Amino acid sequence: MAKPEIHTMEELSAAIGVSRPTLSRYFQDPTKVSKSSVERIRRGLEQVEYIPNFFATRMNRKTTGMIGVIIPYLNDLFFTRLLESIERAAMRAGYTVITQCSHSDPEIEARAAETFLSMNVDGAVVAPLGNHSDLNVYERLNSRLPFVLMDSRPARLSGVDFVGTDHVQSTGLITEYLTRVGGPPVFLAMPRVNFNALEREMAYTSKMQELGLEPTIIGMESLNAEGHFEAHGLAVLDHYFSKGDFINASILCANDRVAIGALRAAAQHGLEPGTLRRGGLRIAGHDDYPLSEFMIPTLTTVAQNVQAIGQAAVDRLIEKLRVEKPQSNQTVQLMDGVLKVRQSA
Amino acid sequence: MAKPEIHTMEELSAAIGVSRPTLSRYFQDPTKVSKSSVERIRRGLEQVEYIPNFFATRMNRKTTGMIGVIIPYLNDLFFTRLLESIERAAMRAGYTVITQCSHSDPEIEARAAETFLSMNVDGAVVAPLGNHSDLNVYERLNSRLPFVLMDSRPARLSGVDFVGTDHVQSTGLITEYLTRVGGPPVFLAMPRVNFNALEREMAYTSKMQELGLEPTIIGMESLNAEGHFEAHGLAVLDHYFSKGDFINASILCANDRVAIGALRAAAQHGLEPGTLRRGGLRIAGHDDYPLSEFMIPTLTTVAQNVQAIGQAAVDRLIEKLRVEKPQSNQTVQLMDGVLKVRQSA
DNA sequence: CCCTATTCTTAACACGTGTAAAAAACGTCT
DNA sequence: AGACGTTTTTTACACGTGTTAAGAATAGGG
Repeated sequence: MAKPEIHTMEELSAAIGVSRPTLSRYFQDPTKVSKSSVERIRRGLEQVEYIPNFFATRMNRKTTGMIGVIIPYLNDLFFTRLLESIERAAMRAGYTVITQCSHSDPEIEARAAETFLSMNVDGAVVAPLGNHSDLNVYERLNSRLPFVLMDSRPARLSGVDFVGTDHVQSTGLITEYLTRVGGPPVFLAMPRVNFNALEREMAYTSKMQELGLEPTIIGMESLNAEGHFEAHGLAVLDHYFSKGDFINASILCANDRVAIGALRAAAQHGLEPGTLRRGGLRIAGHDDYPLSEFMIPTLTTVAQNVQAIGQAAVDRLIEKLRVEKPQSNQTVQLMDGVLKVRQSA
Repeated sequence: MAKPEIHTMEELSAAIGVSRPTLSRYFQDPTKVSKSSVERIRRGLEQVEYIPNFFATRMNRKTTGMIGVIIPYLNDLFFTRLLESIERAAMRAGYTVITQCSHSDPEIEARAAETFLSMNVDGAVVAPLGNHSDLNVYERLNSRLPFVLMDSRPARLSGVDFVGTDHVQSTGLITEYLTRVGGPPVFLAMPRVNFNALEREMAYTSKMQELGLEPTIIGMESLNAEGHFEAHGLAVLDHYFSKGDFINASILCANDRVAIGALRAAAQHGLEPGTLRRGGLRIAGHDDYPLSEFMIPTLTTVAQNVQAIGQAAVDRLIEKLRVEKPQSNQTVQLMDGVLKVRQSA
């Protein structure tokens, strides 16, 4: 049990009788060392307690094998799913992921970016914060590292790679579905915490106009930026339902979390949203939040292909990693949303 | 815009005419340097682009200012809330948090622990994986670092600090409430992904016995360890409701996510759980999952004080950090749960 | 103006590992 | 036995910053 603790490769070298450079090569890639040495080292390591120093190993390598990921907040299963798919993809590719959460604070986001630069990460993937973000941060990262933005794309930022959902397609898809199967939807906006909020609004509007219908957007009045989407959806619709407004409407919510609040508002007013009674209240969302299929009624929505987005972001990053000087013409990958018809609309 | 990029302190020293050791001290603590020098350095830094190398700075310090956190999975808002409170507490105390997610895999958990040791983190906080975890990992960390376990406590592990909820109290509280207000509850178990699953089961059983009632535990048959709690609750109760079993029961679910699945099962069978009709179906959970208050009906539950647990874990860690050789008599902090009476029970 | 206390610079070594070049050891083949 | 190719050891320097000890510069006080 009480293996002797060895703190440096030099000591280890002395302890098991293999030269330090050979040990160094062994830890980086055992196949670069002859079988007899590998065996000798392996046996030696069983006798002692030794862990290579992380900092010392990374300091001199041209590549650190780490990629940095920033997500805006943790208390949202969409981002945790995204993060998970990124971690898995990165792990498969042999990279270590360093995650930082900006907690909705541009200052923390900027600090996280500096940390990545200071750690010499090989590349960075960022899900932007939103309007509050300092675009300089992204430009800075992009100019110094292989860099990919995901999920949400700043309008006035150019030359940066992006992977996300095609909101024109996804929002258009469900807008069209709602219109076709029941009445044309009104759009329950979400707090403008990121650029997708606006993109979906605009996608809704243009699809409605394309269909020759009048777009109606509600929920702009109570935009608490705290990310309490459910409370937002509940508050807005409770307000309208109290006045008898929209009780027979098709309501397209900017995302599923808002829709969950909307379902709650309906319940509080004795309304039963669903596609069963034609002409009645219907509620739909966007994202296919993991809990949506368990809601009552189950929530009709458009699924984002989170898995593919994460994988594509990592793939693109690694692609940029491999080339020396990235001529990098900008790449924008937009994934299609998939309609999930359930009970609520 | 195009500030000259400076890569070492030496270069910086030459560029702004301040000696390297002074710069070193400046970056560690500006107050250790005279005002005039601070001003000179500050002005200099505005002219050039320089970021201290993270690895080089950490390598020689006795303290790295980092604490490692391991959580079992990401796709659960309970753990993300816990993680968030830890990050905030650590940030307030001036520490950098390195987060690793074990993705329900003991091997990844063990690797994460090695990474922490190799990075010389000042301390580590871990939410254990469960029965599959290798206890040696925790003992190893505990013997080499200031170390605190949280949320869930391995039964056969001794001498390790712990912060979590007192499940005897919390589960007892809601068991008693359910018994008092309606019928005595049956317990819908959750997959044994961690030690809390068992603790809650046992707490339920002993409280029932204390009340002179017969404990009934269901849901042991379909324990998929994948952490799909909602699907588990739904599958188990769908099965029973189909046979007409438990349709008028009080059902205490091992956690809120299971309860969300239970609510869904009730809905599918036309059942309306709630406290309104005495003697009818009632469903309750545990944890106060962020979405519970938006469920239909709103979910009665016991809230864990996530905020306090995270803060206490960090506080205890820092306490251990400060003393040289921790005599450390073991500390176990158990927080009380708080009853949240809502509509479902 | 000088004296003393503070702060800085200089010079040097340290941290633990990566890496390269040259010399040595080893194995295999003729 | 000799020659050759592979692998290892030896030796040395590198990475960027922490840290220390000595001496030099500076500031404040008389």
